[in-house]
Amino acid sequence: MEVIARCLKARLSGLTVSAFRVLCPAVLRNTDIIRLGRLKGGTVRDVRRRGKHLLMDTDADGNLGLLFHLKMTGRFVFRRPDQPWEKHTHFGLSFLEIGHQLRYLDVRKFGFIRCVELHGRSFPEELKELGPEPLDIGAAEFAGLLRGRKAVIKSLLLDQKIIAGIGNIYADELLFRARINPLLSVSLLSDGDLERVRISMRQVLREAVARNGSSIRDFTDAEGRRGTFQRFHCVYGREGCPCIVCGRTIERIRVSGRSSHYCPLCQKLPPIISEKIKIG
DNA sequence: GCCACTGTTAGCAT
DNA sequence: CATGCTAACAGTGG
Repeated sequence: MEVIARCLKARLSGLTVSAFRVLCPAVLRNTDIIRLGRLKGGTVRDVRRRGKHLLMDTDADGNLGLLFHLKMTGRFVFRRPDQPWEKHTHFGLSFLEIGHQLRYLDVRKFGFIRCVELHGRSFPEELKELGPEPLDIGAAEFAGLLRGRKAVIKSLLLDQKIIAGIGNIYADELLFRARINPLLSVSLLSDGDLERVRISMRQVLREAVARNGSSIRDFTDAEGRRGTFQRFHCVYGREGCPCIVCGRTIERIRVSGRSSHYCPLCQKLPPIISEKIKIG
């Protein structure tokens, strides 16, 4: 998401919205065509990310913004107006200064687009529930966010109300780097463990962004470029392959409904928990 | 064809 | 409140 936000910011900043087209009204939430129409003539001031949301700031009609969530399969592409509308294209935006349109595609239609009233640089009210950005959290704050909780570490890392922006791939990768089993209850983690998780989180996210993200399947940024971080995944998608550290076979289990990859040797559970899982 | 799986999370049950 | 499960959708691969 960070990569997409940067890409859109670079491409769109300063451009004037000239037209839009809605092919699938269902992806617009709480947003009618009238409200969208107010965007026309506005200038794109910024494109920002908060958690997994993208916000396009404009100066249209009292600072309207477009808020996006791509969920699993949302994508942006730039296409010339004469190019055919590819399958699953739900929305298009044209600009005065460039020939290309920004188009939004989403196979599964889980994602959404919403036109929001902005007040200064604040994010819209509906993002208030999001936890802090992972790269902004210090050691004490991180410990404070997790202290007193009983859930397993991976489900808390994925909980956007606790920390905003960590998805399934990066949760698996950062836990491998921290050598923490995804099933381990946070209540059993030492301060040292937690700090290793926090540092690993920073390292994995920074490196992923530096490599333009993880393009699994056909995912690309808005320029159509693929990220390369997937080449460096240690566990995600490597079920049955040897651990790059110890050679043990990477396993895949289900943790809070999500596929989870880990090395049973590098990310050992305390024996007492292993027993419980075997029995239960 | 059927089943399991998918870069997410809202909404509901416990 | 905190936590866990499922559905929303469409496609892919075994």
